[in-house]
Amino acid sequence: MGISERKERQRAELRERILKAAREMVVREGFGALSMRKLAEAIEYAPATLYLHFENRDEIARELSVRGFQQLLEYLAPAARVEEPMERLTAAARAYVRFGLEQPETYRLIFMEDPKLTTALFGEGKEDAGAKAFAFLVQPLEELKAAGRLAADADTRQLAEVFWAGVHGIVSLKLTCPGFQGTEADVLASTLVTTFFHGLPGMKEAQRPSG
Amino acid sequence: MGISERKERQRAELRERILKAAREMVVREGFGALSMRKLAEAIEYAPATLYLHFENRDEIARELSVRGFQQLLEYLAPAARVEEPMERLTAAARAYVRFGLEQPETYRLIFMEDPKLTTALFGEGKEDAGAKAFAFLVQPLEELKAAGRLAADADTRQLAEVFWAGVHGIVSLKLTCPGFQGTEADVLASTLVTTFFHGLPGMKEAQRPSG
DNA sequence: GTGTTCAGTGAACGCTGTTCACAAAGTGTC
DNA sequence: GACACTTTGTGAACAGCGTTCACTGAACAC
Repeated sequence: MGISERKERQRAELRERILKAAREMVVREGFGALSMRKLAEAIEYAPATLYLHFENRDEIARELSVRGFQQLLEYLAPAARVEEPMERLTAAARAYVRFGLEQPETYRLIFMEDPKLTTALFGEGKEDAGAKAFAFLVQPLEELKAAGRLAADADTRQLAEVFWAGVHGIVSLKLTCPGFQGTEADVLASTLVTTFFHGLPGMKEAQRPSG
Repeated sequence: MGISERKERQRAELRERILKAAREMVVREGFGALSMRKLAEAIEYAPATLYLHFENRDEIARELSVRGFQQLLEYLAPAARVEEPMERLTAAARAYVRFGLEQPETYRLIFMEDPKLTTALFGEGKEDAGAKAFAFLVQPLEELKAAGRLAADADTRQLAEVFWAGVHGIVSLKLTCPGFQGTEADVLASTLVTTFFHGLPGMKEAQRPSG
């Protein structure tokens, strides 16, 4: 039965063509500029045909978002090979920021558009890509703890959340108010890493909270 | 000439009615749900009338954004009265996060929607409200530096940017993927403040970078 | 009373996402 | 080869959107 397989293949090919065209539109002009009609025109089909392959515009967005997240993981992958935990965390932060700046519209789509898109990536994804990315942050902290370089009662997950908020903040501020932040993003990332590890420069140990 | 004054007043009143209705719609259903036609219906005028008072939808958004930012400044105001710089920074962070969570759609509009909106608030505003808010972060750091509690060569502006990125990251992640971050926002804010000041708990001074 | 100004409007233009009855082509069965 | 069925694709339509524009009607100045 090669026929049904061929049909399946053709179907998948068209689906890919749609997604490719959609991605190009999003990357070039942003998610807001992604219109079903323009998308249909780009692949030379009638608008209604799109609905044979996707439930609606949201499903296309979701798929683009999932793939964008995979791309983020690819950016992060080299950092995983860094041995020293603090350096690894630093490398991950740099990679994350680089992804955000090099793929701004993709980043917007994933992390700044619709909560439904972002939530879909965490907790319920088939392989839970979100958790996988989050582990990039938690694990180095766990290793630091195991090595006695981080307080034994430190909440690594919570610290990772704060760290993530930091890099996400850097990227999203750069994307949303590009003019304001005078400092370049990678410099900000470096400063974030340094303060996250060591606090403010020149801050005396005696100033630490008593508790 | 009371006539033209009355006309002027009526004009201003209608403008306010429009903005009030617009704000309600945004607060209730988000900026995306703000439609000129529904807005016109809400104030019981024809859609075209809106264009006698605003150039277009964007101008309404800009005005709402400016007012939302004023509201943020009001949230921050009490923190300004805290004397101790570190405590003041902490209070500012808490107030900022509280604003973001209590006025999520307003926060989205100001900081996560259109770059044009956000940029308009910084650098060119008549009173540069953006710079005013940013001073909330820079000044405490300057005071710390003056008191010798922060390295003399520390770039306070850059540190403030990183700090801001941190709180913005906490808020915007909470708004965009509410389910994921397990930790409550105010706890994250506390942790952010602590690490920003003192680094990771249990991190030995000897681990500081050599440079 | 006359001329002018101006807030307000209905209708239209060109978009948008989405649906649905319908056509056409390909496939399986007799 | 003829028929039925499934899949693929479509044109037209619906309801909504932001925005524009010729036009009305009332209030004003003289």
